Amino acid sequence: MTVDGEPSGSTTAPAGTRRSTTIYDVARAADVSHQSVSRYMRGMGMRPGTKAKIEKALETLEYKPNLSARALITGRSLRIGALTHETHQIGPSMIIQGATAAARDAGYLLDVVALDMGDRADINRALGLLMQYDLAGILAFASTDSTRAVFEGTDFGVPVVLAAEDDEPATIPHVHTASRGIHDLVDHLHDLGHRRMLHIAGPADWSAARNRLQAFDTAVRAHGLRPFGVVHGDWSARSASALVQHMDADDLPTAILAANDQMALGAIHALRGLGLDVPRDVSVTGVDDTPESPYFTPSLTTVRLDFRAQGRQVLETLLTELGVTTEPEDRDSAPDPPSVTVMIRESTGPAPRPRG
Amino acid sequence: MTVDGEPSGSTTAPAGTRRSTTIYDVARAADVSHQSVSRYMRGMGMRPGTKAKIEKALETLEYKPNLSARALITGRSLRIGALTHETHQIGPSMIIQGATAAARDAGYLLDVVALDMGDRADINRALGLLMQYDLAGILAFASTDSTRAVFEGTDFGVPVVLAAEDDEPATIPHVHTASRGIHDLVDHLHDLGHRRMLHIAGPADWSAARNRLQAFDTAVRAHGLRPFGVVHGDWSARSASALVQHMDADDLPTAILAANDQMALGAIHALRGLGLDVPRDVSVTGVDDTPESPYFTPSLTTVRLDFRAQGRQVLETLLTELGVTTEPEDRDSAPDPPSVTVMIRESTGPAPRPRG
DNA sequence: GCGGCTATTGTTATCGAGAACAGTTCAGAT
DNA sequence: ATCTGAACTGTTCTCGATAACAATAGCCGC
Repeated sequence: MTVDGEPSGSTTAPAGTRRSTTIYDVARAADVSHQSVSRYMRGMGMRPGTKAKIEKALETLEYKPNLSARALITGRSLRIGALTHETHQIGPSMIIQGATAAARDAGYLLDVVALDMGDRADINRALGLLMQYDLAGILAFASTDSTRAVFEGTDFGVPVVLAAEDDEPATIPHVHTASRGIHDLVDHLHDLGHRRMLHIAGPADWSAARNRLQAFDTAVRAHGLRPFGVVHGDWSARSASALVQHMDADDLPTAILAANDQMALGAIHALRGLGLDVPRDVSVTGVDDTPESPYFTPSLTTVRLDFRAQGRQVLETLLTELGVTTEPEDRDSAPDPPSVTVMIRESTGPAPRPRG
Repeated sequence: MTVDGEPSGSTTAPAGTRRSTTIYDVARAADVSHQSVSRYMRGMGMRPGTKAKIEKALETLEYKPNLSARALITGRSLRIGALTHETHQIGPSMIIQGATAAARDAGYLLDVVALDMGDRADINRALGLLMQYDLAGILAFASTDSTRAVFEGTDFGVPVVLAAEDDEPATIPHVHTASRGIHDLVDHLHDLGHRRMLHIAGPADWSAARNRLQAFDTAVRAHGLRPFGVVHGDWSARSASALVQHMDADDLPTAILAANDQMALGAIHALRGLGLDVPRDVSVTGVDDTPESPYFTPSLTTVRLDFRAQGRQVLETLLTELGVTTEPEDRDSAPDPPSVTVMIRESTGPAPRPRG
């Protein structure tokens, strides 16, 4: 690690001058009023002569606007707060990346604040800090009902976009995507002859978990079947492994659809512990397609979701809310729904012939 | 997803009042000067009578300080910018969590800005945005030499702590930790009879990769051996898998030490593709201990690092740099080095007897 | 009960930008 | 050449906090 101390002043400015150059400095150098400089910065029309003077002065002084001052007077800012959690999961992480990129494109800075969603006090402390700054808006990735309640119960004073999957599947594209993926997986397994399908769902208070469960249920029934069963994990490999370990050995499913790749991994691990082979005895699928999934043993059949596009879309929703027009281009109707691709790998195979 | 529009005013304030309450509002309500309110907020001494008046007024008005205004006049702020990348990796993600918590404890807000380190233009754009805000300091998690150069070459005007592992192992604790872990792994493998050890290193321009490689080399030579070989991956399972696939089948190592768990996973996958069993034919180890590693097939022997503690330490370094005293407590000497634990699982076993 | 101090409190200036309004300039019409 | 109005430019005020300084109030001893 390296620690850089306070850098010395630039070569042009006298050493020790800490405060950066302001529009007044520029105005003096250009021999115009500070207001003209301000107007120039905002791209307002002006006579070529003054424009040239200002530009010349700007070149010398390397002026950087002070956004605190601007925010103070305008009451608006170009910062967007993003509240999220579980950042080491591929989904949240990629969604944030997409949102960050989209924000940058629109000239906004996305502040990511990672919260410990289990700790209500922590959430409130972070929100308290955050709200004191001028934020243009807030993006809350509230995946669970309880955190969602926190956001809905708080008056932030600025537009808030709560990015959680809704239970009503009507609202937004990316709900459909995960659901569509689950449908495709069920179809795939059905084609392979599977009729006894178990779903390892996420925690019941996660809307994403409910949606995936719902999709599973619908898809299975669409084939005239009934779900073999549903159990709830906590998204972790550990939880799924424990659940599978305690299954009734005399009454096993032929296929397990886990709600994410980690739980699929845990399921495979536990099945192996039970002396069962994947996919010969039981097929297993996940959702997310983490970069590691192709290298699992066996490699995992799963659904690839376009998280980045989701993040972008959520951010654009907020921008619309803020009255920022993002798309001067064609895009006449609704944005493309993010893509879903079923990745068929080694963890799924033909259903074993019924015993007996 | 749900979109909340601009919330209506609270019940106490007249609807439509957008601007929040200021110290002037409080001062008027308490019948004191705004300066007294400011003093109260800063915890300065005052007569009990005025103090009581102010507290009473504060209760009614739910005043929140405007930190932009404060930053404008003081030139200081309570924001720390954290520049990072690869946030979906367990390491960076946990380090950020630790830093966030430490910052919160000290009353600071940590703004996490995720950068695409491959895209120089993106970095500069993000830095440009960030620097316009009043930041108390910047934490740059610059893992590669080139990004490090970017940070070192930029005058941020505020203290910057570059948190990258140094090549000189003298500077900082957490360098030692990963290295110590590698040493322990090598010892473990040596005890099992392994003499032909291959290291799958990270990219050569990552200081972390160089350190781990260096540790591997030292540890192997400490046993009077020579490294069987070193190859460089890019931290991904894919890269390690490709490297292992192209090994000379007639001249294989008995153990592979990958510089992280993902690459270990890729190595295992490729070995299996070559018809080799792990750990019977080849032992494999990783570094990081991701939550999934115990559920790999076979479960992975690896090193658990305390990333959270690392993040906390780096942030405290910055706080010290800022002149903030964080530890009123005992802690007389240097902080405890973050812990390292070797997690021995199924992927390592006795070295196979030499063929022939 | 009155100087002399110190501890509190109040008043005005300040940070760096934009808003509001007033004062110029300049082109085209008369 | 003069008027008119739009386009530009400059002055002053404002945002919400702290800094610097001035003005009190209370406390002490004589």
